[in-house]
Formats: sequence, structure tokens, C-alpha cells
Amino acid sequence: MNRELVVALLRSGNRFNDELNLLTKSFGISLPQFNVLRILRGQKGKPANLSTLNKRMIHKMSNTTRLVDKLIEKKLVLRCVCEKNRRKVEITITPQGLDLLTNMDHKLEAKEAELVQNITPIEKEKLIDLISKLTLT
Amino acid sequence: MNRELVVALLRSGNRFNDELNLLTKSFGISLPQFNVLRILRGQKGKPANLSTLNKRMIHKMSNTTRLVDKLIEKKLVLRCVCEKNRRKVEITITPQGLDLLTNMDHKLEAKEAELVQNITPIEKEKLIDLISKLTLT
DNA sequence: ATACAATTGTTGTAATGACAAATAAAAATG
DNA sequence: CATTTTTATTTGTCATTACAACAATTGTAT
Repeated sequence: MNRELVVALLRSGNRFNDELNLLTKSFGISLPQFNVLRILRGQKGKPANLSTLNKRMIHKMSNTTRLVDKLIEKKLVLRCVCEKNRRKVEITITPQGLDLLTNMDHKLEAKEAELVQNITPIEKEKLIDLISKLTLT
Repeated sequence: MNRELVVALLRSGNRFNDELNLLTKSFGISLPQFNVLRILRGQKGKPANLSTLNKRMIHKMSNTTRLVDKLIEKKLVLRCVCEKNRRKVEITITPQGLDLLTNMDHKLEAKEAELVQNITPIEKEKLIDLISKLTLT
């Protein structure tokens, strides 16, 4: 039964990933890039450094540097060296980045709703509850 | 709430992915490669073709050909052209492939158990149920 | 202060993945 | 039977990811 559960979770996770990736691609960015943008928007002007991004990212990956490089190329974020701790780097979202997110917002919400349309609100609560219980540690 | 659910699912799916990948890597293969091996073992001698593998794979990807190439390099599977329909290709697992799976089996079970250890059997049933309901279509 | 360890990020390289175009055989059509 | 369409797989190309080595800066203990 453990296997059944693990496989079910992997399957649906991958499916969600694929669908969302498709959506973000249509706006010219990958899903991980999109998530970084959202984290930055959540900072409300406060810059973030790479390790903060890494901690919050849904898709753990070893190379946030290069992901950010891509976002810089697209002028969606800015990077500058932190004054207080020159090892650190400060990353902020640009107005263009915010605009892009604004454009994506409702499409994303629609997609999210579509992805979970087969269950009731009560079941959704239950699922969230169980999954977060599952993923403590 | 939809977003919360989607994010929770992505997170735990990715986490499971990472953990399992780590495990299979320690045996010299990737998680997708491992899953193909398991599909082949499930065939009980009956060969599978690429599109069958593709349908059953947990990680949908466009390049099953090259994934199978890697498994061939490692002598874990065999590929030969199907007699009846020469477009098709028949893939079977080798004795070495089966041995590898046998060696991995209990480690994998242990890891699976570890991954879902935070919830009760009843909750597991419930989760499986909800997730499969979610992922109909 | 100096040496050593820990933190934070970057870079190189190989492996993997996504996507589209190419190939090749079989099936369908006229 | 020749031609088109569909099916099944392969190949090319580029982007992303994984992994490891490197570099720079700060923190700590003697």
C-alpha cells in the first residue's frame, strides 16, 4: 500500500508539473522560473538572496544561479551584490517581472482550478491536511 | 485553496522524486530508468515496445529511445525489432536487470515506508483514494 | 593578527529532458 | 498497385538539471 501511495503521489505531482509547465512556457518562462518570480513578488520589494530562494523553491535544484541568469536575460529580475555581506547577492523583481506575473495570474488560477476540479472543497481540505501531515520532517 | 493544494502536491511529489532518485542513483540508475525496469519485470517475459513503456511510465518524457539506450549500455535490457510489425521494437529485461531489481527491492520498500511514515494506514487509504479521484481524466 | 572553518555563490562538465523534424514501415485509400 | 495517411521510433538541437570543484567573504579560536 505504501508503494501505491508513493506512485499515486508521484504520478499526480508529475502531471501537475507538466500541465503548469505548459502554461508558463506559453508565457516564455519555465515553471521553476515562474516560481522564483512569485517568491520575489512575495518579498514585497525586500530583496532575496540565492539561498532564500533555494529554501522556498518548490523544485529544489542546485543551480539557482543560472536560473536567475535566465531571468536577468529576460529583464524580469535584477541582481546586485549585498552591501552588508559581500558574499551575498540581492535579487529583486523588476516592474516587467511584476507585469508578467499580473498577466499570468488569472490564467494560472484557472489552470489550478481545472487541475483540482474532480474533488469537493471538503475533500480538498482533507487532502491538503493529509499531504502536509505526510510531508513533515 | 486550490493553489495551496496544487503546491502541496507539487512539493511532496518533488520531494519523493528526489529521495527515490537518490536511492536509485546509489545503484547506478536513474529513477525513470528504474521504473522502466520495473515495468519490464511486470511484463513477465512478454516484451514491451516503446509506446507501451511511454504509456505506463510515471515520468512522461518524449525520449524513451535514449532512456532504453542507457539501459542497454548497462546490459539491463535487450532490444530487438519485432518480427510481426517491423516498426515496433521489442524490449525485454535481462537476467542482470532482474538481479538488480531484486537487490533494490527491499531497500526501495524501506524507503517507501519511510516516506509515508507520518500517517496511519487508514489515512493512507484515504490519501490514495483522494489522489486517484483527483487524477481521473 | 593569523590560521582555519563555515557560508554563499559561481563555473565547468556531463547527463537528462523537451520539442521538432526526419525516417521508416504498415495500413488505408482510390 | 501506386499513393497517401497513420503509426512507431529515431535523431538533432537546445535548455535544464545534477554534481563536483572552485572562489570569495566572513566568522571564530588561538
